[in-house]
Amino acid sequence: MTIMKAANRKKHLPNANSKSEPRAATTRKRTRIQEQKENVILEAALDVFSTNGFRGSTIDQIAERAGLSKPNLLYYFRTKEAIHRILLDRLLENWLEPLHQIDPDGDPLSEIQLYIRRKLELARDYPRESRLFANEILQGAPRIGEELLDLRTLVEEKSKIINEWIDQGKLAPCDPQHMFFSIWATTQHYADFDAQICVVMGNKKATAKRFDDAAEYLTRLFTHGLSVSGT
Amino acid sequence: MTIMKAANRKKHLPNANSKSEPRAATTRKRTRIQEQKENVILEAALDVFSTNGFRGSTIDQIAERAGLSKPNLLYYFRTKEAIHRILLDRLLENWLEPLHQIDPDGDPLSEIQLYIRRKLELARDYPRESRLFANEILQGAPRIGEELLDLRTLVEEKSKIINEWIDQGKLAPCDPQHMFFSIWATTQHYADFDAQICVVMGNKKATAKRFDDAAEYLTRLFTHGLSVSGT
DNA sequence: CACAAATTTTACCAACTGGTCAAATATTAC
DNA sequence: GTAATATTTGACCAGTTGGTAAAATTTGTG
Repeated sequence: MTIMKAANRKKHLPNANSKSEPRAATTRKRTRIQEQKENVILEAALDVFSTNGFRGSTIDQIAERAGLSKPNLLYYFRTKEAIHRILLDRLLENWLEPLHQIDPDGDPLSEIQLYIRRKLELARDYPRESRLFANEILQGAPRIGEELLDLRTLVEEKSKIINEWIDQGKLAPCDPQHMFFSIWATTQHYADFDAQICVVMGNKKATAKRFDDAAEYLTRLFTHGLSVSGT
Repeated sequence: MTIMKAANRKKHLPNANSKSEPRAATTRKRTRIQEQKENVILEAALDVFSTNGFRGSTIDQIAERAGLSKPNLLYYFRTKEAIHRILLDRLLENWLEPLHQIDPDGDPLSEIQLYIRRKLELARDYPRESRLFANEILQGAPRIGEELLDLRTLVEEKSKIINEWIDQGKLAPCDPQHMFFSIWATTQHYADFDAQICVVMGNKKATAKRFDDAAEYLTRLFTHGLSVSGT
């Protein structure tokens, strides 16, 4: 199933009905079948979109993987873009979650270590979502652009906390934005560049072990890299 | 023009003639026009491929940007894949260059700092190449797979150096592979996730300044993160 | 200039793609 | 069971896409 653990922080777009809603949802009540098939489709679409990108994916591919005919799929989602959009929306929510969880009252280094671990877990457990996101950003965020503004305000908010920690001498002075960039980059790299990593590591190590090693290495890197002791 | 500074380290594939060579190259001598137009096409293709991915790009788009008709473009390159392949080959060479330059006899931390700076410069000066590569890897490296093995042997070679430095107590103990991953991730991130970075940073800072800040932050992070002092 | 070779254009095609429509079938509520 | 509703299917379509063929044009060479 798709990741939907955290409570919705944001109401869905008000105009969602007109464009993103499946044709099937013209009635008030949602059928069991409806709910079920929609999930199957979104699952299949995540598979296909994450490995082929938006334009590289075809409705037929998604339909086939979902075990449906193309017109049948289009009965549940009006367009290819509608499916993509929903996936991006869901993913973004969960992607932001670890950032929300950074606690202003916690111990600075511990909070950052925890943040890294959480991001790494997302990359390990939801690599398709990570790649879907990477694909979208790589191509200039043509379909997610607006929603990304949430990220901006959130980063601003959390950057203030980091800066306070720095002012209190609890963290080495650094630009919080670049700190976040480096954490995102290093953690998501394990999902997004998996193909490269497999080549370099000879594909011999199990994924779990690889992520444990990564966690250890990154924890060390950021702990020593950001602690005041070395200033 | 495309980046072609370093001498060819590897001879091109022997079977390159049959598939990648332009139809125009049936004769021994290359015309001035041929050379010229091929470059124009590759330039245009880099633009298009790097922003739309392989499948998301059309020959028409490339032809239009190159100021040629589609059949005319196909006179120089037999297929869309041939163009893509050549771009990937060229890019990989230059991408590996900084890794080659790591000097076993240099000062460990300085060498790593230098490596980071070089990678960051590539990301700044050749973002399209970085995105082209990212696109390819993201989608499972379907068209570059084999060539990536060069990377593997090179990383193995340089990992030995890193391990020696660690054994000599000149560097904090860490897994060299993960170290390389983190350097690739953090530097290339600035090219690949530019769209996201622009949103978060409000697009206000000039690119040059952004990269200077990144260099400063990353140098600090890795210097303190990898120096023995903090073990 | 004249001839051959290289380049460019015009017209074209078969496969694919996103999406529609109406008819057929299955499900649900009464 | 039956009518209303929801789901599924098959046939279809217009636009796009990668690529071809041959004629027309340009360019280089003697």
